[in-house]
Amino acid sequence: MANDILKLDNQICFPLYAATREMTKRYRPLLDELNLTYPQYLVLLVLWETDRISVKALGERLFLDSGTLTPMLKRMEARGLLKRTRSKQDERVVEVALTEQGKQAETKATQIPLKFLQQTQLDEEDFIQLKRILAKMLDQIEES
Amino acid sequence: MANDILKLDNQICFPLYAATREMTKRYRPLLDELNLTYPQYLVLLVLWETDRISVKALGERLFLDSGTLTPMLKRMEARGLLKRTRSKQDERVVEVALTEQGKQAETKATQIPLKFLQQTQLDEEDFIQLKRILAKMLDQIEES
DNA sequence: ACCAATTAAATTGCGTGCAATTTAATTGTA
DNA sequence: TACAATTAAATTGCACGCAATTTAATTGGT
Repeated sequence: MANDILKLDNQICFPLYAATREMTKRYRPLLDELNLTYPQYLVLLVLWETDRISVKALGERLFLDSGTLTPMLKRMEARGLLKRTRSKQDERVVEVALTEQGKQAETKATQIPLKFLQQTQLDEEDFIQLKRILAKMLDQIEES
Repeated sequence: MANDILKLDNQICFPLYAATREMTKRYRPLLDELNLTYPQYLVLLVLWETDRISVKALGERLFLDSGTLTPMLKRMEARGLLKRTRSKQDERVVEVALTEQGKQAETKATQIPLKFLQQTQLDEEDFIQLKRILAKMLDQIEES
């Protein structure tokens, strides 16, 4: 090839893309026990921190829009994990809140990050660097 | 919350997941000019390096299986970018090769990584670190 | 108070990803 | 040489992601 700039191994986005999918693949067996997909697990992570949150705020937190969230939240509601309610103050807003079942899932979920980290042999230093760089990237994106 | 281990900001996989999607979002306007999706662009990157490759080998390179690749390659074939041919030596194998149009797209594509890097203000050091850590992660995954 | 502009979700449509299964070809072994 | 085991793609089915549009509610300016 004329110039190496188009070589797969010289791209930054490809390893990011590939690593993300391989990571979520490692989560899958852990999440299967809770009958959750990875994005659904992320929704629960947010709700365990902040129960009762609007779809919009949830979307801002996870960088997802209503086109993704609405059907996903409906599936989670059908499973009895959460409740979707129109806000009384502003009828445009839908608020999401955990059910008892959704709250109880947190206990089980505590095992997941631990088990996950056990099989990820990144040393402490790389782990910290990776988080720092990704956080920087996401900051820049939020600003722009 | 009882323990911080479930906090979204303490997860490593979430920023990876979010950053990947934000990065591909930045590619989109660039790829729109070539009428390509990001995964399709990845397929072309491989083919520009190695024209004529089996679906299996392509999948190993991109960490994708036939369930994803077959319909995607068919769409790309319909667009006239590549040709899918059953191997004569082994009829199970389908080989993918660029058409003239697919080859010519490389010239246009050269602009893409440059334009992309211009809007990604990661400093050199972070960029190198990120690539190194992601490569390490992917190596570990391939081994296991 | 009117009404255009804005905003939040929902909807539509399409392209991935991927597990699981199926189909067809090849290989290894008795 | 049969034929079970393996292998490569294709197929099926479901859950995202996201652009674009629509619907319904609210806000802001006159």
